[in-house]
Amino acid sequence: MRRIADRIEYSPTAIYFHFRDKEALLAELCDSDFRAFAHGFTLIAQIPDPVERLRAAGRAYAEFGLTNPSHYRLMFMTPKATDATTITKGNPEEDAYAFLKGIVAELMATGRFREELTDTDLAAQVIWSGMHGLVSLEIAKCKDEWVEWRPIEERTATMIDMILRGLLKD
Amino acid sequence: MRRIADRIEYSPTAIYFHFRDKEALLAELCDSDFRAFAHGFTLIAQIPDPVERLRAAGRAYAEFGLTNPSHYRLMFMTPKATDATTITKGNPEEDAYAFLKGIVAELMATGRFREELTDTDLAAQVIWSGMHGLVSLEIAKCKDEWVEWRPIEERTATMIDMILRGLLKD
DNA sequence: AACTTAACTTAACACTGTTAAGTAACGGAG
DNA sequence: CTCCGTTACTTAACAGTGTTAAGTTAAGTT
Repeated sequence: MRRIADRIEYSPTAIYFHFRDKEALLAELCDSDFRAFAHGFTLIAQIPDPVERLRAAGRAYAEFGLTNPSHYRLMFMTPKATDATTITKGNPEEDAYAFLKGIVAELMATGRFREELTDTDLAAQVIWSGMHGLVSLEIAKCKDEWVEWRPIEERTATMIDMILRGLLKD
Repeated sequence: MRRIADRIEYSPTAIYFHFRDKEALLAELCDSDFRAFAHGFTLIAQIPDPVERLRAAGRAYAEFGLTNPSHYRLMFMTPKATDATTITKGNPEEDAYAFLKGIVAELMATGRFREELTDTDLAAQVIWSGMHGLVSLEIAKCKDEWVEWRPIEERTATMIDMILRGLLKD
């Protein structure tokens, strides 16, 4: 907070006139990050084939997280209240989860998913988890020499392939 | 540190006689957690079928993370130096990653993986990422009402199925 | 008996987020 | 034109971090 105050050339206390506390400030930051993030999917939304759209979304997700690690951390790697958000839930242009769910629903409606998979939320959550694991592990443990990490691009490609082959019909 | 000092009934400074700083203390905690975690796989190691062994390992991984969220956080969700570890790298009884890699290698040797997958590290890392995504998202965002979360058991089962169908031959 | 080392303690420092109290500037209402 | 309340701040301080400098006490060792 003090460093923010320095940067904006106000006293630390001035911030508390605009935000209840640090968490509220971060939550609003998260909010705008999330909106910008979802907005980045508009181009991808125009890809006609839903499978290719899912592939592109996965790549975009990974790229966002890896180029904005501290934003990603704030958004997905720390518990933070999202109840005060201004994002209209369910709108794919603002809500990235809704965007993913939309693709999943389209794939499910056209019978591309395996028979046993009928729950769009469940499928979307597992897909998200896969991509999130990739990104968050890279952010938290890329410096760790314990594991001989393969290039993140290679891991991303393998993850996306695994997700598609694992969930869709052959 | 002060709270630890209270609990052990010493002054906060006393801790600094035994650990360089807070990070070093946490790192040692991580170390013993990691060893205990890997040790828990010994029972699973006796499952003869490598596919069933991988399934069981995945379930055990998720269970560990979900029953010890703060340990899991410390171990896998925050960057922390592991160079001062006392775990012998590569020993499956101490090193959980080596255990996973062992299963992958066995599956690969018996030609169970898809043709294009020949890198044990790459495969192990993607499998780990999938399970880690599941656990870490649950830990960080389970309270988040934005998403209508499906039960974690259901997500775990679907993730493990996805991993196996996504990486192995039919 | 003197010296060294290990295992502490107290007191303080620098750094967090946060708040209580005070102060200018502005914009109507009487 | 003055009074008054709101808005947007400031300074000073508080309580909480991790951490360290300096001093103390007990146990060996020579």
